[in-house]
Amino acid sequence: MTVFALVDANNFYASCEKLFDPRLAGKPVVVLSNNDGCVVARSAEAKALGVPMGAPWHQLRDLARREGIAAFSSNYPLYACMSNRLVEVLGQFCPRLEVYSIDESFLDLEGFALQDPEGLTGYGRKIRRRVRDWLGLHVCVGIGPTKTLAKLANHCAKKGLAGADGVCDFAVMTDGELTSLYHQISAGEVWGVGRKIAARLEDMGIKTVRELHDADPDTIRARFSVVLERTVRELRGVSCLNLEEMAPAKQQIMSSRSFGQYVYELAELREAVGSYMGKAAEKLRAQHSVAGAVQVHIRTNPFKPKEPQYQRTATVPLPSPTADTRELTAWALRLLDDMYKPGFAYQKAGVMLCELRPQSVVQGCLFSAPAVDEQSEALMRALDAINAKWGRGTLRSSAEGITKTWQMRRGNLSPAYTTSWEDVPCVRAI
DNA sequence: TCTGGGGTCCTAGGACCC
DNA sequence: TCTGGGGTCCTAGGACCC
Repeated sequence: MTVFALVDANNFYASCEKLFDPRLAGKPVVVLSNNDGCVVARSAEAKALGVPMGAPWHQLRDLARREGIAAFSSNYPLYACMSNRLVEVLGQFCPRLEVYSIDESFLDLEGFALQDPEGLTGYGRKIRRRVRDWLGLHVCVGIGPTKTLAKLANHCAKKGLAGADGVCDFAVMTDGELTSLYHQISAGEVWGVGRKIAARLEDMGIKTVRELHDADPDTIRARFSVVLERTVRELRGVSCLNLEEMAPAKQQIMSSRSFGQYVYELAELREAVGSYMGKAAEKLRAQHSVAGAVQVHIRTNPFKPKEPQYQRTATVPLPSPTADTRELTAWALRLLDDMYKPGFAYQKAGVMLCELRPQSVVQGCLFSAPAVDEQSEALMRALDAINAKWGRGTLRSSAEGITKTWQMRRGNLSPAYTTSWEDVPCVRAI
């Protein structure tokens, strides 16, 4: 019998911001998306004020002033560092662990019931306590026989359903208790059921988790897909989704950003595309892959339908796959030059590396130089090593430019408390 | 003034093959 | 009344997740 736990940090980004600034205790805090665009995380106090997830920040300015909401630009180095610490702590409780997102991990707890006199529920409480004591973060733990049920249990733990206090263990609940619990939760809360599918299910008379649980898997497969069929089976306790301890190599790598201000000139777009490619290529090499195709996209602001609109996406297959920033950048800029049209206010650009494959199994090309270019590989290794030691962008391609007027806005960035010596918090006796 | 970024998987439909 | 059957590959689009 499989047993999974899902451990999920509460209000993760907002909690990270609060951790290192005691003045924020008890205050509403929100974290904004790139470019300070919209709200991506809210503290409990901000949620209580009714700040919706995903709301454009400029629409909330008045409320924020009135209520004293503190807003932060996304500080990913800080969140990533805290995330790594969280995973480290969780790893002490369970070696079989899947890092599902920056603030969520699945644990395979099969065979762990004897680790605590109170069984897995007690083990879950122990996990919560240690994360709180060691990191200052609050997590909820959901336990169930499948990943989908562990996710659902985690939802119950967060909402305090079924008397849960941060830990919700479906395994210790009776069928009757589960049935009445499932009756209270709408189907849209289930992992894998988004807005569209929830609406279609409702048309079929399926509104609650209970009703989805009771639905006929074959009918669900016929009307939706094999994915939703698996969800139904998982709700019934049949484990269809395995723990993925090793993250599989990415099949595509994207890097794109909205600009801090509109961009009109080709020269500036070239800098942006060059920079994004620098970042994407670095990620590509980090997973020891090469790319077989390059895609570039540019667009104006779709939220301004009255302004002239233009958007293009173009892809080029490469003669031979590569991970060399110079080569990838050259192809990307060629695409950009072809699709650029003057006279538009560009708002966003991006690059995507596709047809990724392991560096070790590259197919040579009959007509060009050998696929493995040792000079290029050595150069890229040196580039990555220098940037790893001295910081990203220390050594970069000249295509990235110097001034970067198009860079995103980050008006209220908190210090890199845990990743930069200059920003380490100081405690002073008064 | 102002609206994120980065992924995955599945399906449908068309082209083409024997 | 009755228009073959079975496959692959590719692309676009849609849905989901955090």
